[in-house]
Amino acid sequence: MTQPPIDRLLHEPARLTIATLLYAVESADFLFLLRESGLSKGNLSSHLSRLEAAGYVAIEKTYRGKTPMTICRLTMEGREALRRYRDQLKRVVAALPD
Amino acid sequence: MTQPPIDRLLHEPARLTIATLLYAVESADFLFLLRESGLSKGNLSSHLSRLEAAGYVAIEKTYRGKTPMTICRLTMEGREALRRYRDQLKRVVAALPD
DNA sequence: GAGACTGGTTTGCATTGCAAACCTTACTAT
DNA sequence: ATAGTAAGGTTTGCAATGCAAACCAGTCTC
Repeated sequence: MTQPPIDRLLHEPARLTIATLLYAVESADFLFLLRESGLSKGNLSSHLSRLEAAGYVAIEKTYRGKTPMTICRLTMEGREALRRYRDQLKRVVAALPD
Repeated sequence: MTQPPIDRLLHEPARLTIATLLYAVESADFLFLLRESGLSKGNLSSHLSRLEAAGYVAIEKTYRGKTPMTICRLTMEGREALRRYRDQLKRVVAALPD
């Protein structure tokens, strides 16, 4: 056996959750992700930043009326990465006993 | 969506590799794990310690002739944990798109 | 304008993963 | 004897992480 390749960025459950949520939609705002992910605000914010730094997520800050709104989308790269991770994970599961 | 339960100890690829290797056998020594896992010695040593601290692995230090030998086994708890993790991972994969 | 709320970001900190450096014992050569 | 090397691991040092508490800017209410 050897170490299987795995995308460590998406291997973190919190970020996988975010990516999966974003995969299903064209875009989502911070509060939607906050509700759906169950993460704390700080956590969500920092994981989003990391996904953005990796080019997986695009973040746009705008306003809904007078209150700020952060809109997040999964980039093409992010979508491909999620599919790749899914395949990597499938291989990991397949290599597990039983 | 909410955060799925996942065993963080086994979620680390290095430790999952170790556990999987040990699952297949009754016991294995350090050098076997070293070769098969592809981990560095230091890494293998510290991950084994963490698995031992969690009760997943039992470690016995003995001698092969005159040279020290570290024998590792997956405990029943460790075996159950690995099966549980496999099931958790299956659910994660199933929840992923496509 | 004091206080509270909204929508986030930053800070502080304990935990991690990693490999380089180290340790101990045994063997070998000089 | 002693210097050097190898085997079998463990410990150390450090950068990177995950997390939530604390913070901040703008808005609304009283």
